Amino acid sequence: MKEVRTRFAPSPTGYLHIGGLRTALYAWLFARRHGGKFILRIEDTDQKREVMGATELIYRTLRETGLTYDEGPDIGGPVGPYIQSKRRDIYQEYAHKLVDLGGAYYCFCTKEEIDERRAEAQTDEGAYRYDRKCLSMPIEQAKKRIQSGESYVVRQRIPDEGEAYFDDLVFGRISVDVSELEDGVLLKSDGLPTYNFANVVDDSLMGITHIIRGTEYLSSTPKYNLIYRSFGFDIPKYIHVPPVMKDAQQKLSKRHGDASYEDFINRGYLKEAILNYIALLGWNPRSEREIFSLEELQQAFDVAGLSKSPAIFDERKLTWMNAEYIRAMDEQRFTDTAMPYYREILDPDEAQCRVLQKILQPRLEVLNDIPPKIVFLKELPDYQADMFVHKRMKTTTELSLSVLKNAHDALKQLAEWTEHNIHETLLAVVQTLALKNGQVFWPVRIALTGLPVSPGGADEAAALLGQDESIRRLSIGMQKLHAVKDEA
RNA sequence: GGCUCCUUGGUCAAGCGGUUAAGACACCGCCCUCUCAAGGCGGUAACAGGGGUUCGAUUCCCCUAGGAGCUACCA
Repeated sequence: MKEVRTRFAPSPTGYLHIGGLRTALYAWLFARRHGGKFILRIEDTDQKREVMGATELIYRTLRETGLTYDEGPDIGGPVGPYIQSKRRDIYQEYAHKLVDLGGAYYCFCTKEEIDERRAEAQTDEGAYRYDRKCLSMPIEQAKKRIQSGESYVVRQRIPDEGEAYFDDLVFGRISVDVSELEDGVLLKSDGLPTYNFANVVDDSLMGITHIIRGTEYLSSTPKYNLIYRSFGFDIPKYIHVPPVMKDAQQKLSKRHGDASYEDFINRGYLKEAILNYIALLGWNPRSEREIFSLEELQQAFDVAGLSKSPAIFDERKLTWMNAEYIRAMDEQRFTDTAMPYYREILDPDEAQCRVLQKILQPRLEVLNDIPPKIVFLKELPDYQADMFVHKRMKTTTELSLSVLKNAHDALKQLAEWTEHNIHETLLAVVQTLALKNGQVFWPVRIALTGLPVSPGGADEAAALLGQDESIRRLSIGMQKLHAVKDEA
């Protein structure tokens, strides 16, 4: 069997959006799954839409995500160039060849003329098709006009009757009567091909065996197959994948300012989680498993699991999955990953890192949650004394004051400031005052964090703050409680 | 307008003629608990509508509705 070759062929029109990344992922997975090659091709035949730097961003994103390509513009390969604007001569050659083969013809009608005729046609909305005015022109005459330097395009010659069709691995056979098709432009007057032509020539010349792309091409693929036939090219297998939607009506798109891969990274999402999540948007492994590494995805990927209908991107679920990935990290990896975020607030030593890991790992959804969760360590928030009073904890002002005093004194004596020792010390306070755990831990935690909600408990907060700062904060708590008592 | 495609809970999605119609996220409740999480247990919630075919339709066919894509010298 022939080696499988797939490609990802983005236009450099901006950031790589989530839908594009998913298409790339599927094409990559399919190639890897079958021991084949994955090729990157840049489709920049529409210079008007090109965005500076977009190509580099595509290279970088594919590298970063691990979707490595075997051939591409920046690494070369046997069937390059891999940038369409550098393949101009190739398209020219094949366009003329297609004319010779009877699959296309030269056309000298200008855009303006056609717009005029379209307006005059007064047909229903969008019903106008090119009237084939130039189809009847003798080939010698056409060639003469070209030689004289006249501007021209090459149009596809759609057969007069019959069905055009193709077979898709997920949608089955798609066929359309040729009377529905237009003699579309293949080679533009600027000498560059349209997508309609470039994709056929490139995919053939590059030996692409499986074309994996979005469903927006579903209705134009029958006419691409006509071109393949005219050339006598082998027809590739087609795998069209439905779009990733932002809601039921709209696709996820950079144009509408929807989040791109980069945006998610910047917001503290892990690339593994993003890839895992988008893999499952439109594809299912035929099992209940949801967490897959790239390698595992590679093993499991199967066209049979591809869905036909669009999938709405659910950030909640991505977030959940991201949290799963965070929780699954080993301690070292977590600390390494979290360190840049810790540094925004403090410079933790090893012991502090262990406590931070313990309290943060189960509580994070995205990495960006880290700084706001630990700022209280840097500075005690200004809080109100009524936070000490908690009905369910059964704490009162008086009780809290006494707890804080006892905790303060006991902790001040503590020789070795470890979380374990702190915990034991506070339990001893519970014993001494004959209270319930919460009645001691709650006020102490409030005094240490100044927060109604904090990651971890009193002992962890104390361990992180260190002995001096903890003692200081307990004193502040007592002052606040005294102030309230005096008022009363 | 024409053509092509799509349609199971709020979302992802299993199902491929006979099921109490899975599972996950989200949501709600309970447990655990020094707060919040995490974790455990449980719950609410779906076959777009109408015709066929069939002993039997979520599943096959047709129609309608809704949605998407294409209908460019965009990709």
